[in-house]
Amino acid sequence: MNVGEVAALAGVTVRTLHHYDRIGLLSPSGRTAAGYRQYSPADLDRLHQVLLYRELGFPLEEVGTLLDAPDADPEVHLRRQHRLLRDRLERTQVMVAAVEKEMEARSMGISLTPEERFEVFGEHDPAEYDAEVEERWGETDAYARSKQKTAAYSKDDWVRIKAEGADVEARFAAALTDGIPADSDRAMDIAEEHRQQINRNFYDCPPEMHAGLGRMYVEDERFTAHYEEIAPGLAQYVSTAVQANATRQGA
Amino acid sequence: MNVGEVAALAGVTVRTLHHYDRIGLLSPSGRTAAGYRQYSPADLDRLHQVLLYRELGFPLEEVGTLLDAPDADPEVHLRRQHRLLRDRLERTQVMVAAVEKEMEARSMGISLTPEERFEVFGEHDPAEYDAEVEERWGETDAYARSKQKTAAYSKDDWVRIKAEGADVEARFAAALTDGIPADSDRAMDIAEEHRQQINRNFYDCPPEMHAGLGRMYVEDERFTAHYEEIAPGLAQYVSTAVQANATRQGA
DNA sequence: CTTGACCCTGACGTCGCGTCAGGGGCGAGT
DNA sequence: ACTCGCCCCTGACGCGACGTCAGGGTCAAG
Repeated sequence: MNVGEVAALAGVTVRTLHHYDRIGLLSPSGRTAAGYRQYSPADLDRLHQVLLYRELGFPLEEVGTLLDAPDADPEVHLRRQHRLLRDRLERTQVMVAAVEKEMEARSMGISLTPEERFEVFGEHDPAEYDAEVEERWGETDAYARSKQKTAAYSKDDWVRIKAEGADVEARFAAALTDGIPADSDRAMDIAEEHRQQINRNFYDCPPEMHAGLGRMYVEDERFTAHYEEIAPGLAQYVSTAVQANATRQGA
Repeated sequence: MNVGEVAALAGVTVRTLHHYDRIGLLSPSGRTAAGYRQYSPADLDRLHQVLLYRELGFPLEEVGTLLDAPDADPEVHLRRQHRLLRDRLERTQVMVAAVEKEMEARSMGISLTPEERFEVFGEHDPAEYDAEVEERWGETDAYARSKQKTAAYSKDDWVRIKAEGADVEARFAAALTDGIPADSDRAMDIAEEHRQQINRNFYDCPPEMHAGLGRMYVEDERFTAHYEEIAPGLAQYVSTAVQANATRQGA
């Protein structure tokens, strides 16, 4: 792909890609004889990461060091991005609440103090993330290290994990063919095991997030196909069970 | 207040305030004999608005024109900010979902297409707001005009609105002293009327937002005081009724 | 009457591009 | 073979929103 196509796909300008090339943040993996930039799928992957970090407010130079860090596999980035996005979500919710509070205050004739109104603008530098992350994750580094093993999974580990996953899926399929309702205790128990498996082997997955995944299983054909391949109706079944379990777990 | 204090309060640097002064976005209303900038409470108000719009991604020049528009009273800004913040909330939720989707895809060995991954980065320019707002509000301008009357409320209007508010509050108080439960139909009906009143007279208030206000009535002493002045226990009572009604309305 | 914390006004630097300017490459039609 | 229109290239300057000195005045405390 040449610049124009990539730019259109990613929703950025050609100039931006030129810029990223010149500062060494994202250099296309090839050039044509005429000097045209040629972007590979791997380049697109990297661009995607760049844009995510940029959206999160990181300066481009820091994005580069993050992406070029040798110990940072894609999963590390995904987890970090997930955490930062959730932080942002929280911050935005606080701001929404603040604005609603002020609207209501105005209509009731109450006026707020300056301190109150400015406290929304607390700290939210992405730069502070460095220190923050090392404090937060430094404390729970047992957890961090257990998670970082993901990158170091051996072939045996992967075999075991795949087997675990297949086992849960088989039990879902069995429950389905047995005619057990998807919101029954038995189905929800399997769903909970599914969640724990993700927790152990991949990433932190609270019930709420698990419910989101459940919805995705029927909304996205890719995941639907994965389950329908095992048994027809399984995608919907797993989806329902997972969401029911999330509700049961108090999400 | 002089620059340093304002900067500390608002969480910006002194240089930023200097900058806003020089470009005419926020000039302090006074100077001391020695030339020190003196900020009034009104200046702080304006700074607050500036920072909100800035946070939302508006270029400073546009912030200036927005704030200096003669037909734009504070309520207009609040409504606009509320809308923009909700948009942002939605966008962030979409991005969170996208990252979760990718984490799950990776752990299941599914890979996503580039198109899929980039579609998150759709349009989100604050610049497009201009055109957008005139289209959206142009269509429903009956609604817009009915809302803009807020700024043009006459003294009689205000008297009527205050009376309506007092009426609802009195009926809440009566229900409370009658020993009617706050989550009963009668209390919820009054709550719904409260919501409709806000809708008619002030701003668009869907059930979900109304529930948020309900929580605030007990969390914020300012609002608590307003209700407790009428009858002891009324803040908690209204809060519960409003939230119960929101659930009933399907929030 | 000095010290240290705060204030002032230039003025230049930085980051992430936008925006020309000047020139070459390439497939379609004539 | 030529040209038209669209895409690509490389400088190079501009801009918005400040950061960061430099050089100097102010003000309350000791």
